[in-house]
This record gives sequence, C-alpha cells and structure tokens, in this order.
Amino acid sequence: MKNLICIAGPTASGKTGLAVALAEKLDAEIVSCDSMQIYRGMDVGTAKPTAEEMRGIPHHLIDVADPGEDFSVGRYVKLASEAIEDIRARGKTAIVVGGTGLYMDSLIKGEEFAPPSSDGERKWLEDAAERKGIEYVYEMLKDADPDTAQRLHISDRKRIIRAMEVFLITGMPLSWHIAESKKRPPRYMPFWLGLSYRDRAKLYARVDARVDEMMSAGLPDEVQRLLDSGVDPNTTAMQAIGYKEMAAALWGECTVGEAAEKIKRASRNYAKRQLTWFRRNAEIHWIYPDETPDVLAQALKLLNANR
RNA sequence: AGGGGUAUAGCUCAAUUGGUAGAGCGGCGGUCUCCAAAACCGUAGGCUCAGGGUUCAAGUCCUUGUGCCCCUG
Repeated sequence: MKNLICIAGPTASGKTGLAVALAEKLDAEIVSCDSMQIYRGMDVGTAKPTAEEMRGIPHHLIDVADPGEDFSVGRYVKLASEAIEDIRARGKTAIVVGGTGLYMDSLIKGEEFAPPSSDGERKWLEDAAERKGIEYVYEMLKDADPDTAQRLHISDRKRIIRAMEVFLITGMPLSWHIAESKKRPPRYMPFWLGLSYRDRAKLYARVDARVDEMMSAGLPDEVQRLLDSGVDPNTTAMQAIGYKEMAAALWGECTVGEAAEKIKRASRNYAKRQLTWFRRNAEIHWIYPDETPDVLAQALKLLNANR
C-alpha cells in the first residue's frame, strides 16, 4: 500500500472525518492542504478540525501563519513536503487532505515556481495598469510572452500582471517556466481519493447547514476578535469566505443574518469551483456518500484494490 | 370602503414617441503554475398576473378581474 494518500473534494463533503478515520486504521498522520486553515485564530470559519475531531492524530500545516502574513503556494509546498518527509522517515503514512486544488497539485506534481513576486516589478506593473489601463500591460505581454497572452483573457488582470512580472524578473516567459516545470517527474505518486456528493442539492444542503453551525459556534465573535486584534481587512486571510462577509456585517453594511446568507452562497459557489478543479484529475478515485454511506469502508476497499 | 401605485427570467429591476423583451445576482459549465476560500471566462432561463378591447403592430394604450404596497376614513 502506498504510504502517501491524497483526499480531495469540495468543502463540506466530509474530508476531515474520512481522513481521521483512515489515519486511525493506517497509523497515519495528516497533512492539511487548505489555504485558510494555515492561519492562526481562524478556526470556526475555516472549519478547522477541533482537537476532538482530530482524535489524537497529528495534523500538520494547520496554524502555521498569522492572518497578517502573506502566505504563498511556494511556502506551502516547502512546509508540506518537509512534513511528508518527516512522517515517512518515521515509517508512517501521510494523508494529504484538503480542498485547495492549487496547493494540492503544486505539492504533488512538484511544480517549480518562477520567483515570487518582487515588490518592485509588481508595483510598477500595478501602477502602469492603473494609469494606462491593463491593455497597456497586455500589449507588453504579447511581445514578451505571446503564448501566455493568447491564453489569458484581457479581463484577467491578475494573471496578466503576474505573467509580465515573471518575465521582468527572470527574463524568460511564464510559458517557458511552465514547460520546464512540466518536464520534471511528479514529486509524489500518491493514491488519490475524492469525496463528493452525486446529488448537487445534497452537497449544497450540507454547505448551508455547516454555515449555520459556524454561526452558532461563534463566527461573528471570531471575526470581531480578529478585527480587534488589528488584522488588516485587506489581507488574504480576511478575504476568506465567512470572514469578509462577516466583517462587512460587523461594520454595519448588512445584518448578521444577511451575511450568513452571503456566506452560504459564496461557499456553494466555492464548492462548485473545487469540483471543477478536481474533476479533471483522472487519478482520483471518487467516493460518493450518497451512494456508499460507509465512506471509510469504501476508501479501504479502493486502497486494497490498488495495493 | 374610497383614492393612488404596482404586477416583466428563480430573485431585484430595465425596456426611448406602441415596433413580438435586457441587465445584475443566482443556476449550469469551464479556466487556473505564488493574492487561489482569490481572480477570470462561457452559457441556459420569460404564454411580460388573468380576461376582453383599440391598432398593421401592445410589456407599453383602454377596460374588467385578481394579488401585493401606500394614503384617507
């Protein structure tokens, strides 16, 4: 049996429960793959597993940054791969579980990233886009990296700027970096499990129910606490679903009840985007609780079949 | 009870002097190589409340009914 398992899936599909149950069976440890659970102090809104839910299973990559920090995929990959090596060195199995597709794929496939954003270039490009319009930067990109420019929609401001930034920093187009990265063999060959519901309505109902649980578990208080502690509302962490909406409510832009509805809707949209991301991964062995309620048994069956 | 207003996509609303309906949100699908719980793209939805009338032509005008909202008693 493989000593690395990945569990992917949309939010509220039951990944945490399955991961812990599986870890108990396999004497494994868990490596979280969630771009928001890495932040300390953001617990109920990120559905971070509680000590009780963890049932004594070591969890890695949770609470490794402060909400004020700018985290990055690169940093995640570094920390997560170190955690995996450590777990394996001790002869145990690692279970990577989470819903952040970009982090998951980057970690597993071993993507080498072009240098991170440098304040100088990024700022210069942002300013240029601000003053002369994104079209100006887009035209630059057409010269520097025609392939990427052709791939990106003119409205995709964020990626246009990043692509141009990569070129300015490295002197090579982003498309070249991607091609190089793809030449490398994947960093890991895990056994992939995916958890989702066949019936979209059922998944959405779970998402809604979980937001209600978060509300009664004190999400408003948690967000208030973060704001009181001086966390900048513009940080990546505070853009998380549940946090940005609740912060707006606390400022009086809408009622807490309305915020809860917005959070539900945003979470449903997010679940759909996660499905879109993971569905294209042909290696994933999907488990649907609305078809096979005993997800642990199903997971073990799939694992054994692949032994 | 009387007066006024309103009724258009699942929701909130648009539609010039009458010329067989658009948008945002939501839904569905997709993209994704360091802000990713982000950002972005593409699509499908309407016997225009019901009946009658005027007109070559009605969401637009007239009329009756019904629902909802406001005002007055």
